[in-house]
Amino acid sequence: MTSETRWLSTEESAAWVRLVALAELLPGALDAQLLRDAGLTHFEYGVLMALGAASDRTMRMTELASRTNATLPRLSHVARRLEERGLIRRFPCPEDRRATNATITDAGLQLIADAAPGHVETVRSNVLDALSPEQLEQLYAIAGAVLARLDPDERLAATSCQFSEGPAIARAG
Amino acid sequence: MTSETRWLSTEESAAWVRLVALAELLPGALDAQLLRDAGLTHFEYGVLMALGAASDRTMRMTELASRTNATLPRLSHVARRLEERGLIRRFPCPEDRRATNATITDAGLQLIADAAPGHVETVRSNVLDALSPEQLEQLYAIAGAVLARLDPDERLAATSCQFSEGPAIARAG
DNA sequence: TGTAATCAGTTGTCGCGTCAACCAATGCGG
DNA sequence: CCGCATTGGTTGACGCGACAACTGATTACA
Repeated sequence: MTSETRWLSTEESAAWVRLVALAELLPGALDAQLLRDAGLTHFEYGVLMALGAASDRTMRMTELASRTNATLPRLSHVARRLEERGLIRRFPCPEDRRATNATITDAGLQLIADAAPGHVETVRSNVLDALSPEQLEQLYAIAGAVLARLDPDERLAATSCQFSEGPAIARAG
Repeated sequence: MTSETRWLSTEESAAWVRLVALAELLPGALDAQLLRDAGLTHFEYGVLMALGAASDRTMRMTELASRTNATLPRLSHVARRLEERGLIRRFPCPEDRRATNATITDAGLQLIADAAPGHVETVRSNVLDALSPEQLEQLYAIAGAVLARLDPDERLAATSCQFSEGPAIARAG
């Protein structure tokens, strides 16, 4: 029954502590920069980016929630705020009248186009610039391995396009 | 002025997306298990562990906040709740009457002693077991490099002892 | 010694995310 | 075609963390 807990070795503990610290500090750092420079949460930014990358700038709420790794209530609240700010619009889906479609507005596109450079710079200066090319590859593998445990359904594996290499989003204007 | 943003390469973007996903999912997974099995947040667990590892089971609030990487207001709120639950006690520090000392109670010790095995198991099954020894070492280096950027003051570098290899906490009873 | 600046900690307010409850539409078995 | 489960989404209440304002003690400095 009580299968003698295997406590962490010194190496395991050291790596774990650092990972936890990283996981705790990173979101705050991302939010801080985006809030300061664009008035957006990192999550809101991700939502807008996902919509901006969608084929017709439109996505169903459920799909969007899945892509951004959010619960539906959370997305619903965020969507309401974004809509109030004129960054997205919501309207009932014609095909399935239960569903709601969300579309990013021109103002929304403009906002993320303006915000993207600063955000990328933050990502570089806080994370990527600290890593060698080998480490980048290792990070990819390690995070992948952990995510396979943490998120077996790979809901967010779909979360590509986050803000890839180019301004995939048309430079509004 | 507008120094042409260097967008992320495909490799960079892929690694980054995974890291962000990891940072977003990990805290929730830790909280979920601990809340379910011990009624504790991962942060509360960390606070209790830090106190349990302190020389006389006692620590000043500021020191504790630093060790757990929390703001003082946050710790104050959490300490109030923990005290209400009888897991810690607070009393003014004799030497510096501005300061407050927090001590973990026997009930608190008992709780983390009971909770630790399940938590370690979660850490193993969700993270450590997914990694090879080489990857563990790589993770240590990578997280260290990023933390140096993210947390230059290394406030949480002190956060050792998180729940290292043994029941450093005396098996209450 | 007296006054200003700083430190340690608490408290209140606000915003966000979770959870549970709810409504509406769809699909499915009879 | 009718009931019933399921899906899609919204809403409201609650809890936690951030921030700002505040109290009280200590130090610095004149």
